[in-house]
Amino acid sequence: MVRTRVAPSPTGFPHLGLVYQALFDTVLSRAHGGKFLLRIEDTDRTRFVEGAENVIYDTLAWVGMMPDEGPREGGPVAPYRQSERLPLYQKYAQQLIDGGHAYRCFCTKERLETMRQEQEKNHQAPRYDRLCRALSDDEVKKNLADGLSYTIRMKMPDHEAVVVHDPIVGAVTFQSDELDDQVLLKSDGYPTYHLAVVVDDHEMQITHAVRGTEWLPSAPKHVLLYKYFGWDMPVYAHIPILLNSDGKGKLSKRHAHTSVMFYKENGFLPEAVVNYLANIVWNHPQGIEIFPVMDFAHALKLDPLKFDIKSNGVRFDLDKLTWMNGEYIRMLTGEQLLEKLQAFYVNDADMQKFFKEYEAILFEIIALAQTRMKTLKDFKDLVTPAEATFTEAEKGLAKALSDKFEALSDWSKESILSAIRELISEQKIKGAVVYKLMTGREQGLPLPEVLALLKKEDALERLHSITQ
RNA sequence: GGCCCGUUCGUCUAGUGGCCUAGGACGCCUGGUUCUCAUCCAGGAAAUCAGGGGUUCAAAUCCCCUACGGGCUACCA
Repeated sequence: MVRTRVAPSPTGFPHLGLVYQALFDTVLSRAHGGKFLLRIEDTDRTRFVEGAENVIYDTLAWVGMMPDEGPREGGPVAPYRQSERLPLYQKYAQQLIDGGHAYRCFCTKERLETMRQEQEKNHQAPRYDRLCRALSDDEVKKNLADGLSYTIRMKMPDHEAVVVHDPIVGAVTFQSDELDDQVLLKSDGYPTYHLAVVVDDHEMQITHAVRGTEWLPSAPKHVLLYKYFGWDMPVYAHIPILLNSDGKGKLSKRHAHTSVMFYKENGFLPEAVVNYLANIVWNHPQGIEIFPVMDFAHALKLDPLKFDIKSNGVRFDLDKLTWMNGEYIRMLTGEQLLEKLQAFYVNDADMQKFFKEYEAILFEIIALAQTRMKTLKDFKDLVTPAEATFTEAEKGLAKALSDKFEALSDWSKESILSAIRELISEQKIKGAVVYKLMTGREQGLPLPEVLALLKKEDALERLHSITQ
């Protein structure tokens, strides 16, 4: 049974990376009839943001990646918030101490800080000097009796080669001598990521854990912990980091398009966002770029284990995503597009009024707009006139066009088009000018089609408003 | 500084020793269709495959070195 998990921290910011990771998890679990869980990693109380869990759920709901088990859904391995699992981590930390793989450290933050500064000054690798590792049982007992605050640190072995097996980069060997005596349990009783992830992935029977490559350097610590606990280690897949579009650093908050909300608010379709994410790390065997999300399962082979995706960071190219979004919009049926537009503009009073007023011709309008939209947000500009000022010459043209429209015996696409053509050739103007007269914009939905859908009086009224 | 991972058009990439005078996609440019703008169609510019050494009849592809980029190096995840 495949069990995957996404484990965000509730820090209030719905990062695109959450969707990116959940993509792997959901595809993997769905392809193998497994389960996808949400675990809230709220062990850093200084960064905790109230309500952030709701934002995480909103984000997952938007991209259609709701968990099978999680804090809201419940499940057989509850609770799903780490803050509610504290006794578990404490128990296992004690187990490590008893097994000789961890120890209590009574060093103050001040001592650690000055030590680190000293090391940096001497160009040494900053790391704990293992002072408390040498404490005798009696000394530990005395410190505990004195009520000294402590952390529990992992006892790194000497001269041991630790191999991390990753389905993307293969086997990576680390030397244990390079590893710091990592803090596993903080002085506030909360675990650090390293203890929590190992305990929870085991307790929750996770089979495949996907995380960013920024975790690869700490993976050997996790390998050792699994070994010390005597547990089978899940597959840890380290996926390439999303880089800023300038290639400098991880996709960060500084860039507006890091937030999932940016895409939702700017009229992107979640399917396109997800497709784009899959596409930048993987190439479809058929060479296509637009593909259903489940095709991505072909990249994640379990037997033999090999994630056939790229291994180094990718720049996030908003231009290409925008193009892809346009492609997705064009694939929609009229009904689907209308539904999405109405949902997108649900809080826009002007647009709600528009939908109501033109209800009878909405499908025709949408069909005309569909090839002209890259995002749902583009729709409003296409169907809403813009403010414009007109020159005397343009006012004259408005009068001329108005006269031509008046003279038409029938009000059809064909007759309107011929009237516009006549005006263009007689006045030697560009078609864009006619668009400006009618909509205030120099481009837009095809005029003969749109005007034919409306009443002749509406068109004349518009032109008269210009000439006055 | 140390340890990991990586390096093909501006960007995402194809490429697993000969089919590569390096293919595709986005973006950009030109033309066609046309009432505008898009869509669609046709075409174009754009990578001496990071650099240097090997190995080989043959290297973008294998090996080594260098450079560069990214990640990590917290009682943050």
